[in-house]
Amino acid sequence: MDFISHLSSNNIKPSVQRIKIFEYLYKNTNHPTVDIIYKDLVGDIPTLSKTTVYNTLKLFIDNGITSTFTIDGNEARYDAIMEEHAHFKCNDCGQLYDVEIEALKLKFSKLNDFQIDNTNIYLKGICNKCLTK
Amino acid sequence: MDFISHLSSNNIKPSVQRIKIFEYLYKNTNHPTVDIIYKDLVGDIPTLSKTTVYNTLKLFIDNGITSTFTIDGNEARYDAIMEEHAHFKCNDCGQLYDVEIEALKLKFSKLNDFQIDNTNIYLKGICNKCLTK
DNA sequence: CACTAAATTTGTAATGATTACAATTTTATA
DNA sequence: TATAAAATTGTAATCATTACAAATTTAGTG
Repeated sequence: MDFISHLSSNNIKPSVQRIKIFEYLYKNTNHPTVDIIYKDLVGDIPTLSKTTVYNTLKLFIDNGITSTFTIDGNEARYDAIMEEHAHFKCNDCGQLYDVEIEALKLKFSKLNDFQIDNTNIYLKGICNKCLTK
Repeated sequence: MDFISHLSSNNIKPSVQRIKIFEYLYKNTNHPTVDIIYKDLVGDIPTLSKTTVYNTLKLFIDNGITSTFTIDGNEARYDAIMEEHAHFKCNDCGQLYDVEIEALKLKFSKLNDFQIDNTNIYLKGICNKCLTK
């Protein structure tokens, strides 16, 4: 994955901050929060500001290379994997898992004449690790 | 629907505030926020405090007679309809719609050994009213 | 290479939802 | 009625996010 040309081809001028933040998000698929991203990158980019992380993520979202979601009303989480997938949160250990959706074409009644642009699914329960411990 | 006995049978002592708040939530299926609930009820209960609305909704959730969800990281929304359903938000007019899930048993890969307690689905797009105007 | 304008980054202050907490009021019980 | 427990309330604190203006960097031009 060439991050610079990925940004460029999505109309984002590749500054150091933008490259590092996108690279971080792409490699850390555990859906980090702004705070986690900031704390992990400020060692690399000592002048980094949290506002820049916010601005940059908003730019990524507006240009379609990042998505964001919220679980249980907590801080926003970010995701550079744009393929449709669901999220599972373990109520015991708190871990987030990515989940492929098999029944990709869900059917919703009364929505025949609605235009669905975005499907967002998250599940909660107990993960296999916590079940067997 | 007898709200008092519904509360009682779910181990919630039916105070005036609790009855009114639950009744409001049950009758207003548009998933109001704390602020909306508070502003609509403070005329009825002049001493009502917003903290009480928060406390009461938390109590309802802990006792399983209300659910809460968040869309786009905004304020929490509340729902007294506990049957499983999805939510649709129109990106144009902002209206929230309840949606029945036809394919109720979704299949998720890699989750055979996970225990799913809760399924949360919301869709975004354009509603039929906005499409035809 | 300097100069200027535009874009980007940054820090601080403001906002807004939610929670903590202690005081007050109400309810239940003896 | 007196007392304890529960519920409600108001205020202050917290925390994520946004607004905004200053500072820095980048790009383009002579």
